[in-house]
Amino acid sequence: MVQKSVPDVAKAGPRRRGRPRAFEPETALTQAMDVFWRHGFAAASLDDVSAATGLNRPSLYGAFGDKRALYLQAYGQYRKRVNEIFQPMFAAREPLRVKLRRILVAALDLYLSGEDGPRGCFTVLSAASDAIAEPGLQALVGEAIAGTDRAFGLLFADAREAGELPESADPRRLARIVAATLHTLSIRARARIPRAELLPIVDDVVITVCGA
Amino acid sequence: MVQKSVPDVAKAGPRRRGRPRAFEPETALTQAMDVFWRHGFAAASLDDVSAATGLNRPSLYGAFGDKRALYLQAYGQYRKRVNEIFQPMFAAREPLRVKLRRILVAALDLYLSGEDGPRGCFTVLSAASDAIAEPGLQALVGEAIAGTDRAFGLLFADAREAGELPESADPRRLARIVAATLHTLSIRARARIPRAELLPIVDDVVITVCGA
DNA sequence: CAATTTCTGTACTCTTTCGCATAGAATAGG
DNA sequence: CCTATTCTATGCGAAAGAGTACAGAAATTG
Repeated sequence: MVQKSVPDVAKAGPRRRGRPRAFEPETALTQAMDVFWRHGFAAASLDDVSAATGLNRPSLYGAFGDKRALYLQAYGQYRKRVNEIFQPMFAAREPLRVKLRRILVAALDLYLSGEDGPRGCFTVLSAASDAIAEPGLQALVGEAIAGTDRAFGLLFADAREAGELPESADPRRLARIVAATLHTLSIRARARIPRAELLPIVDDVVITVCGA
Repeated sequence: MVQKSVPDVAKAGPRRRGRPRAFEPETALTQAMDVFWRHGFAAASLDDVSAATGLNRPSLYGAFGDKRALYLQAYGQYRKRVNEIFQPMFAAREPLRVKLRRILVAALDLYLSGEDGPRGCFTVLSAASDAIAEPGLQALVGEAIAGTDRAFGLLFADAREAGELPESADPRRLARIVAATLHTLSIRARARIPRAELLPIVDDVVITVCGA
C-alpha cells in the first residue's frame, strides 16, 4: 500500500511552492471547534463546518483530512486554548481559596459560553460522543482528564507544603473531587441549569477542599 | 389543524380491535434504549434500532412516533429501570458508609456495562447530546439530575438525624458532591479508564462524606 | 514569460437515513 | 362467515451528507 500523503497541518515552512492558502489554519480550526463543540461529532455536518469557516469542503479536506481527523484537530485546538487560559491562573500567587474559586468560576463561565446556549466542556462532550470508540480520541480525552487531575494535584500539594492545607490532606483525593466538580458543572450547564444554581456548587467544593 | 392520532404507547386496554402487536413495547423500548445509550441520538440510526428490536421502521413509527419521540421514551425507560435498581438500595437499612459505597459501586458498574465497551450514564449522555437543545429532553434530564441530588440529600439528612453524620454536615452540599462523583465516573468510564482507576474515586467520596 | 506546483470552487457520485405509502396479514365484532 | 380495524412488511422518495474529480486561479521557480 502506498503511503497516503497526509496533509501537513499548518506546517508553515519557509515558503510553500504553489498557490498560497487564503486562510489561516488556526483560525479555521477554531471555527471548526465552535461547531463541533456545540453539536458534537455526529450531529455536526461538514457543511456546517464549511459555513462556519467560510471554506469549501475540498479545502477543509486538503488542509485537515477527513471529518474524523478534523474533529481531532479541532479538539486539540480546544485543549490548547483552554491550557492557555488556565495555566496563568494556576501559576498565580494567591491564597488557595481565592485561586481555586477563580479557576472554578472561569471554568463555569467557559462551560456557559456559546452563542446558542451553554456548551459544557468539550472534553466531556468528546467522552460522551460516539466517536470515543476510536482509540485516537480516547487517548486525547484520557490525557486531558489525567492532565486536569495532575494540575489540581500539584496545586494542592503546593498548598499543603505552604501550610494552606493540613498535613493530613490528600492532594490527589482533593484533585479528583475538583475534577468531578468540573464534570458535573459541564453536564449541568449543558442541561440549561442556570448559573445561579451552579455557583453554589463551586462554593461547595471550595468549602470541601479549604474548609468553611 | 386536525389532531394527529398520537400512538398510545403500551396502553394495554382491555382488548384492542384489530391485529394485535407481535411485540411488547416495553421490551422494544429497552432494546432501543441499548442502542441510543451506546451511540447517542445523532449517531444511532433507526435501522440500528430496527435491527436491535427486530421491528421494521413502520412498526417503530406506529408504536412510538418519530426518532425524537422514540429517544425520549427510550430515555424514560432508562430512568425507570435505574430507579427500580437504586430505590431498594437507598431504602436499605445499612450503615451510611456501607450504603453509600454500595450505591456508588453499583452505579459505576452500570456505567461500565455494555457489550461493546462502557456506556456511562444515559442522563449524562443525553445532556452532552445535540438533542439537549430540545426542551422536552432538557426537562427530563433536569428532572433526573434534580432527582439524584434530592435522593442523596434525603439520604444524608436521615443519616445526620440518626447521628451518622455530624450536626454540622450540610446534606445538600454532600449530595452535590456525590452527584458530581457520579458524573465524573460516567465520563471516565466512557473514556475507557479502567475500573481499577475508578474505584479509588468511589473511596475518595466515601471518605469525603463519612470521614476517614 | 513559461512551467510547475498548490489551492479554490463547482459539481458530481455514492451512500445513508428519515419518513411514509401501500399492500397483505391477523384479529375482533356482527 | 364477512367486515372493520389494526398491525406488519416491502419498498419508494426525497434529502442530507461524505468524499472526490476536475477545471480554473494564484503563487513560486527558472
